[in-house]
Amino acid sequence: MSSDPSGKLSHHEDFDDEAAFLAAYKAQDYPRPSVTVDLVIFTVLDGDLKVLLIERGGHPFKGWWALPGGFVNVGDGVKDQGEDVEDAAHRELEEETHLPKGSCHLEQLYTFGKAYRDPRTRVIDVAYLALVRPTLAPLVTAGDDAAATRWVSVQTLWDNSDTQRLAFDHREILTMAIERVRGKIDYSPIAFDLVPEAFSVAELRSVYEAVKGTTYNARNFNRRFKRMLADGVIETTVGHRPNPSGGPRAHLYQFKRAA
Amino acid sequence: MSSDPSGKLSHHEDFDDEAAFLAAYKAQDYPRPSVTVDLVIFTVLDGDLKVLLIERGGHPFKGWWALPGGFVNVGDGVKDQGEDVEDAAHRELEEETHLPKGSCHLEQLYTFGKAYRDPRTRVIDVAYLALVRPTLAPLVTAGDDAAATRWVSVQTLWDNSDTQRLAFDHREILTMAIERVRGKIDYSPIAFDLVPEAFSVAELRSVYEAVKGTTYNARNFNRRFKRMLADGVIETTVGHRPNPSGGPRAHLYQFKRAA
DNA sequence: AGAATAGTGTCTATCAGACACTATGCA
DNA sequence: TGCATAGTGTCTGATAGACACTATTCT
Repeated sequence: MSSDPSGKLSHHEDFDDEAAFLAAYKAQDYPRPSVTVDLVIFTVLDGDLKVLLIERGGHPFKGWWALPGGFVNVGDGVKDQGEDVEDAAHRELEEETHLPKGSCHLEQLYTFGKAYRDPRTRVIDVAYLALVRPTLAPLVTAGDDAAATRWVSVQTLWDNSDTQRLAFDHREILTMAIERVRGKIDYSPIAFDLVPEAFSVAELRSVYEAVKGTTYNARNFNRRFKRMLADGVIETTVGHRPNPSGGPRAHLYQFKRAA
Repeated sequence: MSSDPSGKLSHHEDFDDEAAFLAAYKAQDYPRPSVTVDLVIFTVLDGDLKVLLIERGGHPFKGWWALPGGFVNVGDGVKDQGEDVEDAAHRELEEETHLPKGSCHLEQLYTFGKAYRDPRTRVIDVAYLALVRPTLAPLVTAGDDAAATRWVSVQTLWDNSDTQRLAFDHREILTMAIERVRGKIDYSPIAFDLVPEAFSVAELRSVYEAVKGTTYNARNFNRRFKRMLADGVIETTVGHRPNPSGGPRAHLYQFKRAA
């Protein structure tokens, strides 16, 4: 438990017995599964929810689209237990996007553990959900494994039934990621991770509309926005957003991390 | 992908290549982690949220309280990939409670994958959340591994700082389970899995109060209840609940599964 | 000037919080 | 009869939906 700051072991009465036990402990002879992390990386570009997909270069599912991901490093499992699963997700996120560390929201989504979900061997996959600001999205470059990387519109993916061309159970993972972000946008500040650092009311509304797939009444959205402003969730910032089609320029705001 | 009903493989162009690849595939030589499932099993008894804990009989954390759980059977990993992680959770739930199959709500909670969370070897734990009706809770008997099993009040667990006596990272898991059920009770019908099949308005309210740790205005709760009745979420059923302190007997209702 | 967008006034329906109230059935 | 509980009437404030409206700035 060296990674546990609470130091529970030191509270244990018969620590000596336990130490002796640990020394004698032999890793189970049970077969073990491989464990991977997969990433559902979303952004919103042009009012459209997009997901980062790679084209698989090798078997199985060669040439199919897939979510980026990789194996969790578990060290030798005894003296070196390797990296936290969450750290593996962070690592893969950086490797796939080459974006600066900590610039994206990342959270665990769900663990997909069906037998035979990978035809090669037993693989249990911990899926993560990442959100990339539209200002960062164009900077994303292909991962180190040189596979083709592409921002794909979720809408057109479904319209063209291209989800049938997603490798493994990645269609199911993507579906759950969409549900997660749709549900969570209503009661948590994840929308602020899908707009530029400084954003206008309309830009924030556009994110809500892209994610939920519905239109929002502009009047009511402005009211909710004002309330967040009054509650200190967001604050005004300098500058204006130029209006491409003529008209007043929109004020800019930013999310207030420390409420 | 034999467990995948969509038959994706048959859509694959170069299936023969893939079959050949699969035949030649050799399981990775990377070390692999053990994968376990742990269960946070809740019930509400006497207006109190309770969790099922076992007392550990062996090292490590011998004599400490812990969440019930066990290893996921992954077969030999190639020809036999073993059981789904979710099936493992169902199996453990039955083994620990001896309750009839399908009598409890069960959902995945979160995957705990920190290195060194188990001092013996690298263990990645998929935690599940289960809800047991108060009518079934007294029927729960100790698991096959003969460890002492007990319904422990979450409130008194925290009041007495007994959470420090929870093995591994089970305090963290329990905390997340409480947050999950507290958050989810507002927008999903999980409360109906914590009352008898036939329940009164006050009984349902008592579950909300036990889970959220606050009191609910009876008038407003009745109104929400009436709305659910009108929406067909619940329906009236026969019988009344006798009033222990004299007074009118409460009507009984039941959750309408097929809306 | 015309057009598209930013942002506001305001009416209405819905729902939560709060308080008072009636009805019931056992001691 | 007393009393704790089941269940209702109703006022008030907060919020969402809808529609009309003014203000701004580029072409």
